[in-house]
Amino acid sequence: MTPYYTENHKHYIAIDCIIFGFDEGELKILLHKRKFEPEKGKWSLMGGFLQPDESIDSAARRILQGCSGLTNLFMEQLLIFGEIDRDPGERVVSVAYFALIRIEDYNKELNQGTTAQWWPISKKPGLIFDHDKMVEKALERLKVRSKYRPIGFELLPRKFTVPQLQSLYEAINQLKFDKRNFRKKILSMNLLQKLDEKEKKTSKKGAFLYRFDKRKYKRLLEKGFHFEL
Amino acid sequence: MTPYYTENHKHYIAIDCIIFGFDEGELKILLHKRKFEPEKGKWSLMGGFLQPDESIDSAARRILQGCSGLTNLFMEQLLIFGEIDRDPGERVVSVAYFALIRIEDYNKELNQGTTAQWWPISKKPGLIFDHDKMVEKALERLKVRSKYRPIGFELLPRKFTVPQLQSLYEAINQLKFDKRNFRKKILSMNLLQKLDEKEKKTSKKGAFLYRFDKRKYKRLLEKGFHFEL
DNA sequence: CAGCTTAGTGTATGCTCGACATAAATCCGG
DNA sequence: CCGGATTTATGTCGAGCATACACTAAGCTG
Repeated sequence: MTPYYTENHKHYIAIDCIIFGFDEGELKILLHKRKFEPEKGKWSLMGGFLQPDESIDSAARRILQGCSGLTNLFMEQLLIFGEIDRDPGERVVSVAYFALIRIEDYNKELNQGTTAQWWPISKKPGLIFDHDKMVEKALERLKVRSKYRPIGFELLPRKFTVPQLQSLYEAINQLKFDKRNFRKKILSMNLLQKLDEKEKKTSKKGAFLYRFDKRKYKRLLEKGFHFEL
Repeated sequence: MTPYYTENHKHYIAIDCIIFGFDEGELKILLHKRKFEPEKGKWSLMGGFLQPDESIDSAARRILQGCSGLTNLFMEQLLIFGEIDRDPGERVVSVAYFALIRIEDYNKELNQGTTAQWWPISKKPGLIFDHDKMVEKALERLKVRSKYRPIGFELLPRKFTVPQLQSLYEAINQLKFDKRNFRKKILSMNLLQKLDEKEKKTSKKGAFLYRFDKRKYKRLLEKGFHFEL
């Protein structure tokens, strides 16, 4: 309890999570209706307050686990939002995190009782406070990260087809890519294991399933390999 | 004063700035000796506490102006460091900013009376708390940013030579580049105005001075131009 | 069995990146 | 005054990479 510190003010610190999923060819985010004033009942990111007995990263993990039932998600600090009046109720500074979920895993955890809901990015409602700005920043970050790091796989089922992967990248970048070039590029990295099974839901012909080889990626990383798509 | 908020705890929020400069062919950072306990007298980043009447960005600007005398510096939020015990005195969460200064401007502001000192990155002393980690993250960010955005110019005098610019990029990346290729690349963007003056301090022959054309860059940006070096 | 839908494949071209050597200007010292 | 040293400045060639592009295969449906 050093005197110097006590001359200063303390602040509420919130954590807000932008949680992305991918389903039916669309990029989605998880939102819920705020449970208390101000702005009670309006759509909001999943969030909570920093507690004294946890680091900021642990707080984010706690919140993510609370709303998804899942642990070990991909998660990354985005930015801290610190405008004085961003929360009309009180001065609250908020640390935004962005996280990626496999929607299939989320469904398995039976989070149906919660008020949380997946919204396609393109149709999401307006959010409280500065949460829309947070989502915008998270989308930018997702674009950059997915280009230079193999994080797209965190959004797909563990077994996925090349066309599925391509459609994910198209959703993230809001662009269409050439089939042949996309395939060539991703397969040339030798990071996908081709399986013997086929996915037959979306096509009569069926597409081969692949799995992302995390171990191989880590080995290559150490040798100076640089993912880029 | 909403009841919900008051169930939660408040925290001290500090701002710490990693301030880069470039001089004598070396990348440098501005450090000072901490003025109070704990760790009084040890080397530390320039920092301060968030006040109730300022946003986080304003706090960073206030601190930067306080220690450099300069306003309008390039500045960007880096990350928030929130481990529980990062500050042994009290729980303090710290928002790290990285900033770029033209050392010539700094010197003009006569900051000689302060305890602040420029340290070449390669020779800097060990810092308090997690400040070394902050510097490391800032260096990574500087590398990425300088590659994809024209921020190197914030570290050089307004008029600079191509060899000076190259030496800056070499210092940031700890690599040597080919003279001809470097020149070709940077000049091909048409963002440098060649002046009629020559810089004669470092060479007998003298090198032409250039100026970065900020207006042109902004115009190009709007047309979808993408800086890359 | 005809038609539809999606998966899967190869090549040719242009362009960018990287490697590389020599001449010009000026200063200094002998 | 001349030779040597230092730093600036400049162009070309080849290789590898990214891009554009069209047809066949498989299997379901009516």
